[in-house]
Amino acid sequence: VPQPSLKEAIIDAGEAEFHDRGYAAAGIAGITSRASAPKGSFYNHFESKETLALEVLQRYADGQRLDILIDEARPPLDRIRDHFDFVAKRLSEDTHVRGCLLANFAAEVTDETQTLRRGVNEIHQGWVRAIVANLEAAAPTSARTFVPEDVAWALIDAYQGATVRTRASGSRAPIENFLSTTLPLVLSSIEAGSSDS
Amino acid sequence: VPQPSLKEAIIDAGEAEFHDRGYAAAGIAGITSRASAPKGSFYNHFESKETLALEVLQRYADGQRLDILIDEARPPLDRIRDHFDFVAKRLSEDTHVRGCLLANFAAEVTDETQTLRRGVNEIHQGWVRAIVANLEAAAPTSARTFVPEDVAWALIDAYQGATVRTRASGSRAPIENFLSTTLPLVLSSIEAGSSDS
Amino acid sequence: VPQPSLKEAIIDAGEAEFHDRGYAAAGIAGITSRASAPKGSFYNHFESKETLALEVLQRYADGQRLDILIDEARPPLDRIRDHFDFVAKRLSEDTHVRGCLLANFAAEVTDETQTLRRGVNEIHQGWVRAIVANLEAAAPTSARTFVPEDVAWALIDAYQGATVRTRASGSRAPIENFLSTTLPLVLSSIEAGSSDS
Amino acid sequence: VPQPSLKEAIIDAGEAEFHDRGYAAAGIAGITSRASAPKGSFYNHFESKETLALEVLQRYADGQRLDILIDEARPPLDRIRDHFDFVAKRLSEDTHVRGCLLANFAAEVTDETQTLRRGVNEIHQGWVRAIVANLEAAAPTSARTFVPEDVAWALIDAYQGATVRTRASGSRAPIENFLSTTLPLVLSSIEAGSSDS
DNA sequence: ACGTGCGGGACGCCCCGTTCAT
DNA sequence: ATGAACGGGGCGTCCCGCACGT
Repeated sequence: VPQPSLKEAIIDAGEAEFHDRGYAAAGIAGITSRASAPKGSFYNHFESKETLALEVLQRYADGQRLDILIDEARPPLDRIRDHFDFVAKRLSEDTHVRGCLLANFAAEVTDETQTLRRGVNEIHQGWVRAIVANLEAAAPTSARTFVPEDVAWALIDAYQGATVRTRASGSRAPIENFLSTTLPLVLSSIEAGSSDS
Repeated sequence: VPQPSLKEAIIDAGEAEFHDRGYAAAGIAGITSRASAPKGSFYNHFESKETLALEVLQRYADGQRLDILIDEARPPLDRIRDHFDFVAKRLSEDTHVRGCLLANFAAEVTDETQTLRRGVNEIHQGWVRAIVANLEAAAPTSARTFVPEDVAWALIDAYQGATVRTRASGSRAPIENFLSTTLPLVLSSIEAGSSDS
Repeated sequence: VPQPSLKEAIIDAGEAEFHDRGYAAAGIAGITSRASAPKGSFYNHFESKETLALEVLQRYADGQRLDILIDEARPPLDRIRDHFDFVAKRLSEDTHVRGCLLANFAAEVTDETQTLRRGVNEIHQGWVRAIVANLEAAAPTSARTFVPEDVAWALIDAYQGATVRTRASGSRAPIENFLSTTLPLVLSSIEAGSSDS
Repeated sequence: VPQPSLKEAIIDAGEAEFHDRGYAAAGIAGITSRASAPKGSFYNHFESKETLALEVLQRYADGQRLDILIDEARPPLDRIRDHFDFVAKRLSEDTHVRGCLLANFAAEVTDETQTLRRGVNEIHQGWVRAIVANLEAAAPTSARTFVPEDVAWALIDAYQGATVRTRASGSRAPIENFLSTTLPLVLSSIEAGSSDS
């Protein structure tokens, strides 16, 4: 058989369907059918639709190259730039015309699916913490006028808005606006502050 | 009965349910029940769930005080600041714990509901155009290094990311990060460029 | 106003919708809309969908020229021939591509709509009685081997089968098969029997 | 439970409900309830109400003993007589007080349900072709004045009219009128023509 | 008396996420 | 591992009644 396991195929299909239709609109039947798996097989591998979404989300986050953010060989702010370069490149592939899966989930998922909600939050937190670490490293000695966590969130906010706009089909490639407009502005202000010492 | 008409009550309930649960997860039954209306009455007033969503969205956009953006009594960039002050204040009310309805829809709605998709896009476009007008007015004579539409989108992107994060329950009030971090940075860079003449 | 009354317009629309879609599949909304009448006006003129159907059916039957069957100026069997010639011509008009409304109702309507059921039966009975009278007149003195009512039913059966097949889109114009095959056979056998005296 | 499978039970119930109420008036809920099946199980076995109707119709046609029409041990016209004897006997059972299911569908179904419409047409065509073959065999050498296909349609028309009348509750058992009046007349005229050689 | 819009609830077909028997 | 049982719910539409307006 070409597929080593149905589980992997279902996760692939789940990511695709969640991305294409959103969490609520995607259905177990559509996912298993896209995975060429029998519908009944779903619950051999996942407790529920929610747990599938969590696995999909985790794997998606694992592909975001958070490792770039802890690559000690480069200056802290460059790590941030390189990281967002990577995720922007990923988003501009034609397999990702629906924006960032994580941003879409953050906007759609509610407390009615508590476990999933918590999963989304945790992944967000992991991301912001990695960025915060670099921001703190970028201005270690100076009297800083910025709060690293605030800036980290500001970056992620701008990035998420851009990817939300990708799904909303704004007039220009939105992720490029983020890369050419918001990201440089924010980071250059950090550099300015950091050299104020 | 205190309600002047069931239609208004259904729109109110629709906004609430869409906000609370998202577009796909909200149901006609829940909406009409929240409006104390019989389910069958829904289609006396709306052709479909999609058209209700469009009316809800339009009314929501009408409440965003776009008029502030064209108030000639104030300097252009101040109009932008005041406008976002207003929408941020609105978001921080406890009736809006779910983030910005427009941002949520932009992230959730797909092309499977074409009419709704187009409606979301149009409202986005109207918003960006209003901001663009002010950005152009802010730097009329100088050699500008910024593209007004890009900057407008950058602001909306950052705002949307912040409101998406509102639904995602980040640790701090996210809209305040936007107001205190991203918005001043972007606008002050415009001011700096504008005085370069 | 161009319409003398909405009632007449609704009956017209009802006949068209019942013919196009069948009794159960046709809806009040579709009928009133086709009549350019507001939905609420329906019940000013008709007690129910069933009573509309009865009025439609009655008017349809009134257009079948039963008077030909009692035209004393012609021989009895000629009356039958002429009558069926007329209804066949009516059916072959392009406004009647759906077969005979009466035959369609006879096949679709059940006892769940008792009043309508009875109306269909009565119209059928009126028709067969008119034909029976002519068959009895065609062989008044001879020892008849045929039961006039049976033969009348046989004619109507064949005619109905033909019109049912019209809706079923048989390969050839079915009503012509009836006129050229079944009708002559049955009538000529009556004539033969009648001359046995 | 005595039922070997719910699918078979649903087909049985579907035939009964379609027969009792007609295609449009019969509902999925009524069918599954009659089959003692949960409503949601329906779509495990059938894509839609239309496809159930097609299966029901096919099974109904398979029970019409078309094999009698190709039984080479008997003279061609006798095959026709025997075949109609069989279907008439079937119709006179008290489980078939609603007339012939195929005839009812032929009258009720419209192009709005295209697939079903086509299925009805195909079954009709199969039937008429089987009869045509016998009519052609009945007069192999003589100069025929009849078109076999026309006569086949005339027979089926008359039969359908009779069964339509069964649902319409005519005064006498209508199928017997067909057997004692139309069928002998038509066939004997064939026999007469065949001996004209 | 008729036009008119909406209240009203039941029901249409279809599909959901999940569990169970084989 | 699979196909089917299972019940609840999705959106849309049904036929009908009512209250108000003319």
